[in-house]
Amino acid sequence: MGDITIKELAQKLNVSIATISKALNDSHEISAATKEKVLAGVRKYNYTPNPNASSLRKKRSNTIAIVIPEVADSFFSQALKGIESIAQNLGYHVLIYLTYESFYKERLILNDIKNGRVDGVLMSISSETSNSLHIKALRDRNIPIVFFDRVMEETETAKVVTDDYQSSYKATQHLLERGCQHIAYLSTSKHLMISNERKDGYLQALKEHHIKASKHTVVQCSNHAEYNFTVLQKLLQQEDRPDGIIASIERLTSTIYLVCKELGIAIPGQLKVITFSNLDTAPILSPSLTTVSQPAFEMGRTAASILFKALQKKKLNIKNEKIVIPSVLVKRESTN
Amino acid sequence: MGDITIKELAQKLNVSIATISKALNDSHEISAATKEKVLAGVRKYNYTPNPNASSLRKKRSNTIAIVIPEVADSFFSQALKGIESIAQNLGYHVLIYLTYESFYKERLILNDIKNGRVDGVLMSISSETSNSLHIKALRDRNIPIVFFDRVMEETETAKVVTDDYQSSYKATQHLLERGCQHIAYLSTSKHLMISNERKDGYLQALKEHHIKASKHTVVQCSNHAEYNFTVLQKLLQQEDRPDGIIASIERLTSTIYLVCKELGIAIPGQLKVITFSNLDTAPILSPSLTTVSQPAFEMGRTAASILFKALQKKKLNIKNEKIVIPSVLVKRESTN
DNA sequence: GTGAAAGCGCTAACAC
DNA sequence: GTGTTAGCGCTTTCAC
Repeated sequence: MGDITIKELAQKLNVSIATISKALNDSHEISAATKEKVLAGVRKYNYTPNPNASSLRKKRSNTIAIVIPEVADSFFSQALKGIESIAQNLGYHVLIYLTYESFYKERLILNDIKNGRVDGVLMSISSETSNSLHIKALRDRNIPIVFFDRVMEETETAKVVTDDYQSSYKATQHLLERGCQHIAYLSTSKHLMISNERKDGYLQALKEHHIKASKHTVVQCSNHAEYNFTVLQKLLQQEDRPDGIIASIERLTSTIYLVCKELGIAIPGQLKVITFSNLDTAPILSPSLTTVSQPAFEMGRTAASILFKALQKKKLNIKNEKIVIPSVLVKRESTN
Repeated sequence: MGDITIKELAQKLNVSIATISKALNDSHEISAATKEKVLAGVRKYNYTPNPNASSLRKKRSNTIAIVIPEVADSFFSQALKGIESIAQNLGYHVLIYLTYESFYKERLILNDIKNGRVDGVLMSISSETSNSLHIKALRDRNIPIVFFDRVMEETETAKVVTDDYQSSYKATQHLLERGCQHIAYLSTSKHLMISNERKDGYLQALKEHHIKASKHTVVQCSNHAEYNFTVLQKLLQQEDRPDGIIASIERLTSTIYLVCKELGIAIPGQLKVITFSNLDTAPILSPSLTTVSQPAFEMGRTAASILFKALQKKKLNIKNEKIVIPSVLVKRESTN
């Protein structure tokens, strides 16, 4: 048994294909009786319209793409959930693409979806991305894009972010209040807005507390666990080692804990730790972890809502605005 | 600037649309010179074929669907990564659908992709799913499906699983060797093969060690954290409470740890814990967690490979076989 | 080796 | 309120 087409269904029901099409799109030109008849036929013969034909003709695919660096990460998997739940409600389909933090892949992906495959894009840029030509190419094709978390500042569209500067400032302040004198900030990308905002919040708090510049320590980490392990080993082995750490990404948590274990550094006794993280195991870590928890699901939902609203209004120029959903500093044992 | 079509490109290059189509599909009927010319034009005018038109005509979409219960879960997010990485290499697109453990949603989703939207499906069934009519409907449309982890036993196709029975047996044995006398098994779904396999492995190990039936404790948990919390509270408050726990799903880990904290039960002193889990925070939990680690990424990769191989051969009847990729028991402090 | 033309399954404009 | 028909952008015979 293959697919039944609109033509075959029309023959069986003794109506024209136009009538079926209109009935299914709930056109008001069709009588209630006919609609009922068509619907019954659809059920009986198990008819589903071919989306390729429909998309080709309508010039809309009812599909969006979500382009993110990674998915095995609590922030992105939760955000994805927020997006998918809304898409499912509205009858949209979701294509997922992972960039693995590669600008090259990101470019290939956007190029691959620029022609009719999707109606819109939700995106969090890779840590390598610093130029937006590939994004412009999408918008030139009238494909709206909404950023979440890692945004492209220069692109004029909606950006759903959290209060990175503020929450990093507060996190730093929390460590200072706990008596830290030498706080290190672990960064990853130099390009990413969020990374820089977090760094700036950190630096601002230090300045306000008159921490001298020699105790401003920004450590550049990478995407490779082994490399990061070595870097942190070095950091925590030095004479003048930090007594507090703010990690700008979740993935660093394990590395920090493991290095401390290896070097016999007690958390929080000798080192207090805060991570930007959505790990739901944070409360049961050893010690439980103080986190800056980002509203991942909510950010996903919000970004998706904005995009879908624009798509449904065919208003493809999305207002250039920043929607800020605050993060929460959850204090736990690692900063006691 | 809108999309450039094959027709427009043909005019600019002074060739027919057929020539362009053939050149792009690398047909041998086209001369090298013409191919070069077409490719140059494609680059110059930034032409991308419209996938809807192409799919409609070719009757293949170069797209697969992945249908899973959940994504904010280390097993599924890692499996998704395995799948996506292969798909990206082969030029396939990946639609993601979450069932949220609902059979109803699962049915709607499969119904929605049965007509030309996808060439194949990778799936892990919901915990509610016990009948396979919706899956049969897909296969009647010649859409191949490969299961991974949570398989539909009765459907004749490839199934990529881990050695659930064996690994649960080993986990139980490990607890017995550690001196546990009363081991509880935390189950979720009654329908899921994996759940029953794991339960059977557990029971078999108990039998072989002549543990009397009153110490065989299978606890039915749910998808709701609050409910599970109550159930575990009750379990661990009873006079004759277990001294070992095997949790069949990752999500229960936090609940177990939190209940123990609340009740003042020491892990591993008073209760030893093993979870089927891929948490990469397992080593840094308090105490670090003994896990049955499933080869999630590998399972995703394998399932995807089988599906793509079938698609490329147009051999849509996939051999009914079970590919078993073993899990690993990683011993840590929680069972010391 | 290249081009003309039919047609994939649908929607929308227009006719009745 | 329903039907006829053109055509979305591509691929694939089939001529030449």
